[in-house]
Amino acid sequence: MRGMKTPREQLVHHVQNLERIEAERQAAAEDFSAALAGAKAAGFDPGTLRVVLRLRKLTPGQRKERRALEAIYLAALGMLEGDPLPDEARRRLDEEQQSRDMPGKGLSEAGSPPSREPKATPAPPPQLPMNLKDPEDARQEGRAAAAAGKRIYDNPYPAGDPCRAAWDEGWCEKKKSNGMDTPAAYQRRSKPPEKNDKDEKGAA
Amino acid sequence: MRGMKTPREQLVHHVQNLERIEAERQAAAEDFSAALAGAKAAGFDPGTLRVVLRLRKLTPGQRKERRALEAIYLAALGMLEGDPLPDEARRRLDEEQQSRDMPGKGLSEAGSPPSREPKATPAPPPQLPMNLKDPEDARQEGRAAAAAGKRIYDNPYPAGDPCRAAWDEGWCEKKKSNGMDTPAAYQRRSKPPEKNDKDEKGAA
Amino acid sequence: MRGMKTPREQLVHHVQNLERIEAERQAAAEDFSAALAGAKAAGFDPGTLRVVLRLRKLTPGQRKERRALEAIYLAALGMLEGDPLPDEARRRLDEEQQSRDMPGKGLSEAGSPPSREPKATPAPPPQLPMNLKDPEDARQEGRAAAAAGKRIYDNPYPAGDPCRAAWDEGWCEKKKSNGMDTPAAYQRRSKPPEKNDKDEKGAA
Amino acid sequence: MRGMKTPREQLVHHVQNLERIEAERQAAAEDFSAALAGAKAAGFDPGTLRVVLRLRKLTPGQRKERRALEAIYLAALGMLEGDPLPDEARRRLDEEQQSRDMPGKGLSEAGSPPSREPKATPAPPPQLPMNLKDPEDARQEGRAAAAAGKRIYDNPYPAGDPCRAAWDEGWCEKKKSNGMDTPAAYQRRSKPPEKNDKDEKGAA
DNA sequence: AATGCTCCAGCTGAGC
DNA sequence: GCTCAGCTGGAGCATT
Repeated sequence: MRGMKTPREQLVHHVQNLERIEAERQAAAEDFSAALAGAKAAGFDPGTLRVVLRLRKLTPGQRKERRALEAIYLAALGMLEGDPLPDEARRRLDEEQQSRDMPGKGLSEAGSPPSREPKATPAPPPQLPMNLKDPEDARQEGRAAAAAGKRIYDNPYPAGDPCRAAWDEGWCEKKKSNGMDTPAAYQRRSKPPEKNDKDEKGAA
Repeated sequence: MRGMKTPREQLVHHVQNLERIEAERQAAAEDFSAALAGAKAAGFDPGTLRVVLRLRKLTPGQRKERRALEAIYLAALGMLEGDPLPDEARRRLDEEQQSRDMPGKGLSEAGSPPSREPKATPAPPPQLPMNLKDPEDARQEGRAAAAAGKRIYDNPYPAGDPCRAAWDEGWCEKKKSNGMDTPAAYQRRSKPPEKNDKDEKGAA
Repeated sequence: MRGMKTPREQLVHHVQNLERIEAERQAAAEDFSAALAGAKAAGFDPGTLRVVLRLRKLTPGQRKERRALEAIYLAALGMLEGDPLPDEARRRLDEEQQSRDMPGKGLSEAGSPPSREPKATPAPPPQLPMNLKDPEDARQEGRAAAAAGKRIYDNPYPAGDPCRAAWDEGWCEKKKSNGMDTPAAYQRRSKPPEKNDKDEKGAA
Repeated sequence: MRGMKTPREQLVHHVQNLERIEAERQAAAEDFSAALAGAKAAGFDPGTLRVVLRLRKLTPGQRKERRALEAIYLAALGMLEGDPLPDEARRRLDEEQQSRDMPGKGLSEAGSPPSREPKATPAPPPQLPMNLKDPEDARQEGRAAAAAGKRIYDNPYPAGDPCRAAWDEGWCEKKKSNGMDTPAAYQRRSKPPEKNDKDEKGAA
């Protein structure tokens, strides 16, 4: 009869049970380490793999939000370092501004993209397809655009151009607050959608 | 004379010393938590702030490498989700391919950017400056470009176009190995530059 | 006016603030490590010092309870290894049994300590003051005592005698449950006394 | 052929592999948590169980050393709180002293155990079998004994007597250093015996 | 001296 | 909402 077991017998049973299960757990942990070491031996970076695995546990919406927030913060600190804001970040920043502008009027003719064309880039052998413009000029243009009420979408520089990120940073630097005391674009919003089983991971 | 102290006196001294210093450490930790809570109260996301603080401890080169590796891995997994590869990632991917093509000959006329112009986006009200093309088509184009030996720089889609990321992903998907058993673009390279005091952080 | 600061300026301020405070925190952490290294250099064991520091953060009552629980569990598993139960552990074990016996009557003449005397140990040069008895016999005696309803206090062996711990283990092994389904002696009871500032540490 | 896989295919494979193994790891971790919760539901203390599990991973020798070191440190800090030193701690403390005394001569007539008998304890209802002596007196006696070159084994008080621990503390407090600058009794010595498979755990 | 390993403080995500 | 266990990153340590 089980209920008659002395506390000591119960304890021994639980301890043995725990030891067995913990051994399994440790074995599983070692399997994981081994797999990671295998990936490393194949030339992949373990740290980046960990990051990727963590990201894959999130929903695409959560992933986008995180990247957007991170980029917005980095832009505000002047640390974009050549990479333009992701689209989600632009959407957030613009959304906030729109909510400010909306009551009055729609934002008029936004950015007639200046006559800069991506231009040739006929044979950019090892370099990036960059133009000759100084990114600092682009940063100043971004500041001016923000001061003039232009939207973050009005960045005229093409992809791959360091000026694009510099313009973004300049815009973020000068953009006025929308009057709200809390900068909505800097906050998290999305909630993990109630943990249903149908997983919506990124494709593999 | 100090050397005459008994072991017990030494121990008591060390323990008292450690307790005092640990109290200071804990006070400092609480200060940090308080500062973070203050930032949170001001509307900023604590998690993102931690990420930013960690990134700021790195050199710009290290930051770029991390972002590039992460993007390359995500691209390979089809998880770019609308954001194109950072330039550093393109440089890495192309560098590797170049080292393969180099022995034979330079890669001929790269990508005459097809006649898609960014065009229009005259008043992109709340949407991104996107075109009407299906990103899946762009992904297929990227695959074809990789199969044809095109370079990652030959992505014809402009910034802010979801097709740009899709093309990148397709290219990464089909790109052949350069024959080396270790995918150089997937590995870390840079070393922290010997820990000198002159810090080269991003601007604040 | 402070409220007019743009979100970006707020962010920059918070980040700088956090970086400064985190530098202080790290400095404090390094001070602690240095102090611990100093203690180690003086011949003290860092791991044990950490344990001691943690124990000193507890109230004496909490310390006793922890040690008692740990000893009770180890006794039940036969891992006392020569050290008898602490008094607090005896009190717990006896208290539980008393609550069982109480309804009927007081426990009669407990253990007439058998005529074992510590036996002089006139000059136990490097050994412990142990007797010649086999601890296994003592363990069996403990089992018999528990079966006979003896109390844990009735252990007849003196301090420093391995038989004392063996008797305790035997007693724990055979002791019947008090009928309650939850072994009260195996559970925590005390609460940290509401965290008031007047600290009641052990003496230093 | 496997070697022909593109880096991307390798990465996908590794990531899927890692995700699968990590799922197993997490499942194992949940099993463990469930088992611990079961033990808790049965009335056992999870924290103490964790401590016990960790101790059971050590060899008996390592366990003894840890307990001895901890007790020695606590004794030096006056935190024994009623529990006397474990035998291993006495052995260490005495061993050190012996090595000091050895060159000259063996320690003469050690402790003629004074005529204190455990004193019946005929029916110690809920109290411990304590005597009427003030532990502070015993502490002072311990100090005097240490000053007089007595050994730690010479503690005259019986098990279960608070005076026993007090005498130990007093002895530790006054004991002179053996002249060596490093207190050997305060240091770790034993090495985990080379990690052979034949496990020598405590009995279960 | 460099490298791998082991351990610990701190952060993250769940559970009450 | 808070606590708390698991995990990660980094530092210290031993080893070659």
